[in-house]
Amino acid sequence: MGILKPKEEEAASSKSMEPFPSEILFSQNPFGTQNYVLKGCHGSKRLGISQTQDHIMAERKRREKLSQRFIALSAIVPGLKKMDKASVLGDAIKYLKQLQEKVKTLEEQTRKKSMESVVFVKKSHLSAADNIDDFHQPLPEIEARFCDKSVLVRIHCEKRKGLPEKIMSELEKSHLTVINSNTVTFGSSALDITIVAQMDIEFCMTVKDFVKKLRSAFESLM
Amino acid sequence: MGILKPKEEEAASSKSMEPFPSEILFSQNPFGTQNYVLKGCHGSKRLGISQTQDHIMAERKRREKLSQRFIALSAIVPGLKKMDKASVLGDAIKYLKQLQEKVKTLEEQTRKKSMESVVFVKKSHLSAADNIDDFHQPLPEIEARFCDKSVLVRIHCEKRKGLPEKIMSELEKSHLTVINSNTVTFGSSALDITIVAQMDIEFCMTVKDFVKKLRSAFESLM
DNA sequence: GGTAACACGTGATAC
DNA sequence: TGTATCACGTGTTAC
Repeated sequence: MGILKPKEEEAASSKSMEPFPSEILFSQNPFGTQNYVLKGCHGSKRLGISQTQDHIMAERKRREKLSQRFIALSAIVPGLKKMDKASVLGDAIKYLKQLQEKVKTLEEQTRKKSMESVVFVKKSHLSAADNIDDFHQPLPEIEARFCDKSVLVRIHCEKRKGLPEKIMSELEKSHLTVINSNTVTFGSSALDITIVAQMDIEFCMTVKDFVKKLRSAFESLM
Repeated sequence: MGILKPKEEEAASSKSMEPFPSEILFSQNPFGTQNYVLKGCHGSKRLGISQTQDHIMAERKRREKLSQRFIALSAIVPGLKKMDKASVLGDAIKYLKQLQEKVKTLEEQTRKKSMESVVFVKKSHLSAADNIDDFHQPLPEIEARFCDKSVLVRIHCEKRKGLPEKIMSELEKSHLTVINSNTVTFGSSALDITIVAQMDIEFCMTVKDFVKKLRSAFESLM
């Protein structure tokens, strides 16, 4: 094992009550006493016999507890080569830092991934999705597709005053000329907009940037 | 601090070379000797003075290293209330297990999330996707959402003769009454249709089934 | 043989 | 007051 090495047990029959390695008995035993006297005259306050025993036992218990923790720790730290306490602690520390870093990375990654998913769902509402929760995701959903210089924009969002104008001005800012637009209310508070536009010849942008632009415009409006 | 409590320093001026608490000097010092003799006659092999000093120093170094590790460990384990060694170890163990579990969960989650993303991309045409291949996914895209008895249908498909009639008849078969419909051509061969309809009062179906029905109707047409 | 790690008993200290 | 924790020196074992 290496860590738990309960010494030699001194061939002691009963571990519970024969607490001391033989030499210590001199102190405990009120007969030898030279050693006792020496220490006594040193100025220290000595304890009674039973109290000393209690103290020893308590210390043993404490040590045992610590040893158990060390064993438990070494059990869950993978790749331990050396099993001595210092190495266990050191490797545990390294492993812990490593895990923390990993969690951090994974959480960030997951966060981004779920962001992307939301964007996906926002961008394209999945009617045939198995998950019914998809219907309760935050609006607006903005979707755009390019075909040469034509642009098809679909927006599904909350009904709100001044929104069509905002969208149109945003399209103008993006150098788009509206060919056809259709706005339909759906339910009590939903708005569904379909727009076909033409992109100015000299102007060029990616679909992604365009959607981003529209989205930020929406955010500033909310 | 709690952990690092380098005792009382014994008012020792130079820590480096005055290694022993006073009473130990008896053993080291070859004059008192009763204590010495007692221990000597016990059968132990005694060490030389310098070796004993080395031993003591080595042990000190070891203890110091352990203490440092303990401090380092307690520094990276969050939410430590008690700072004694056993608690530090125990909490570190709990924290470590907790972290391992978290990593496991997160890794699984990340794996699933990326799967979902792929499904999303396959199911729904992503206009703003970075991947240009998304534009070549099989049409049609059919999307529907319900709000009480209202239905919003969006279809993006290939331009094809007799398609609007087919859709309308399909809606009728699904007991839907068209309130508003907007059909727009996009590019040279794409068709974008937006329909708002009302579901007959006595009739009820899920969005999923509805989309399935529409989709199968499209397939029979192709 | 020397380096290193360990458990032990012990006095001191903090609450 | 007791209870608990600590650092220390020490003997012992393993490589």
